[in-house]
Amino acid sequence: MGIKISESRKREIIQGFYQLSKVNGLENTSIAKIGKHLGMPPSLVMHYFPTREILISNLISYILQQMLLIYQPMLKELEIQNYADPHTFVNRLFSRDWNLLLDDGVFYSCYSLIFRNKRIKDEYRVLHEKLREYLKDILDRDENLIGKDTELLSEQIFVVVEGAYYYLSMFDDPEAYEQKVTIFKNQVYDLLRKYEVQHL
Amino acid sequence: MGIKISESRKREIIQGFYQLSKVNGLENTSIAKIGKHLGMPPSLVMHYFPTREILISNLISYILQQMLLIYQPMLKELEIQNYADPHTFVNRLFSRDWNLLLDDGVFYSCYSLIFRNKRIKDEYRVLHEKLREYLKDILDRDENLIGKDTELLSEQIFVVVEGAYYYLSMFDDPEAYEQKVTIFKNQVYDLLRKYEVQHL
DNA sequence: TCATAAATTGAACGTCCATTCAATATTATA
DNA sequence: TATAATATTGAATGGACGTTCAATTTATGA
Repeated sequence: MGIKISESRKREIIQGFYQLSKVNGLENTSIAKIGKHLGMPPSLVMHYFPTREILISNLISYILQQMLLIYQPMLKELEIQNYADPHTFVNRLFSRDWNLLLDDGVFYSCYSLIFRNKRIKDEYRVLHEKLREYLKDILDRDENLIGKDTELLSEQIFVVVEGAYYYLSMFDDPEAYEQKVTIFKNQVYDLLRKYEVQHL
Repeated sequence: MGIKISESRKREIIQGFYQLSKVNGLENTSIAKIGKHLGMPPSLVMHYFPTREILISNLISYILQQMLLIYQPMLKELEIQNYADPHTFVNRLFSRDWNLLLDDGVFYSCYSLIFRNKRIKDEYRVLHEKLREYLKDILDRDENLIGKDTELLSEQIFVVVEGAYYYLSMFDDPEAYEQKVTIFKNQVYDLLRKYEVQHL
C-alpha cells in the first residue's frame, strides 16, 4: 500500500492550500475554499488539520521544503563529484527556476508571519542557516578559496541574493529586470573574485 | 481651523489601522475593530474609506511615507550643508531607529501584496527608486567618489541593506543580531572603500 | 468473518465580516 | 437665520468564516 491515506491526504490538502493562496492570497484562502477546490467537505480538512493555525504552520513547512528542493540538483552535484562550481551555483540562485517551485507572493506572506509567531520565525531561521551551510560547503571545496573565511563569504553572498529577490520582485519590465539581475550577479562575482585574488 | 475634519479623520483611521495591524496582523484587523479602537461606528470608517481595499491602499501609502520619514534627518543635513557623510548614512540605515517609525511585520505584510496588485507594486517600486536616488545624491557630494558610477554603487549598497533587513528579522538573540549587523555593515563599507580606493 | 479503527460525510453553530441605509447631528455658507 | 453640505450614528443585511458533532462509509487486522 505504501503511504497511508492519511499522509497523502494531508499532502493533497497542503498543496491545495498552496495553489489557492498563489491565486487569491494566503489571507483569502479559507478552509471551505480548500475543501471545495479538492472536492471534500471542510470537516475533512479539519479532521487532518484541527485548526487553521496548524494548517498554516504545515503550509510553511511545505514552503520551506520547497526552498530546499531548489537546491537539490546542486547538492547532488556536490555529493557525486565532491565539487560544484560556485559561479554556476550563484547563477542558479539568480535564475527564474525558483518561480516554478515556489511562488514569491505566498512565500512573503508566510514570511511576514515570523513577526508574530516565534515558532515560525525559528523555522525560517533554521532553514536559512541550513542554506548558508550548503553554500559554505560548496565554497570550501573550491581550491581557490582554501584557507579563506568561507563562512563570512557565504553570509555576504546570501545577503545580496536575498536583497536582490526582494528588490527584483518589484520589476515587471523584463529589460529592467535583466539589467538589475546583472548588477547583483556581478556584485556576487566581485565578492568571489575578491577572496580568490587575495589568495594569489 | 487648518486641516479639514475629513482629513484628520482619515489620518486617525489609517493610524488606528496601522496600530492594530502591528499587534494583531494586517489580515486580522477588521473595519469593525478599527472603529471600536477609535470609538466610532464602522459605518464612519467606511464613510471615509468606501471599501476595505481602498483602506489598505491608503495604509500602504502611509507606510511608504513613514519610510521616507526615516530618511528625513539625513536629507535635511544634505540640504543645509550640501553634504552628508556616506558612512554616517549607512550607519543610520542599519540602526534600530527604523522600528520606532515602522513595524517590520506590517511592512512585509503590505509588501506581500505587490504580487497580486499592480498598483501597489508600482507604488513600492517608485518609493524604492526614490530612496536610491537619495543615496546617490549623498554619494555624489562626496569628493572621494567624484566621477564614479554612484548609481551602480547605490544599487549595490541598497541590495545589501534590504537583504540584511530580511535576514536580521529572523534573529531575536541580541548577540547574534549584532554580529550579523557588523558583517553587513562592513560589507557596505567595503563597497564604499573599493570605489574610493580606485580613485587614488 | 467480525470487530475495530480510520476516513468521510453533511448539517448545524455562533461569530465576525464588509457593506448598506436611512436618520440625525453638526458645521459651513449665503 | 435659513439652507446646504458634511459628519456621525445605529441598526440591519446576507454571506463567509472556523469549528463541532453525530452519523455513515470504507479499510484494516485478528
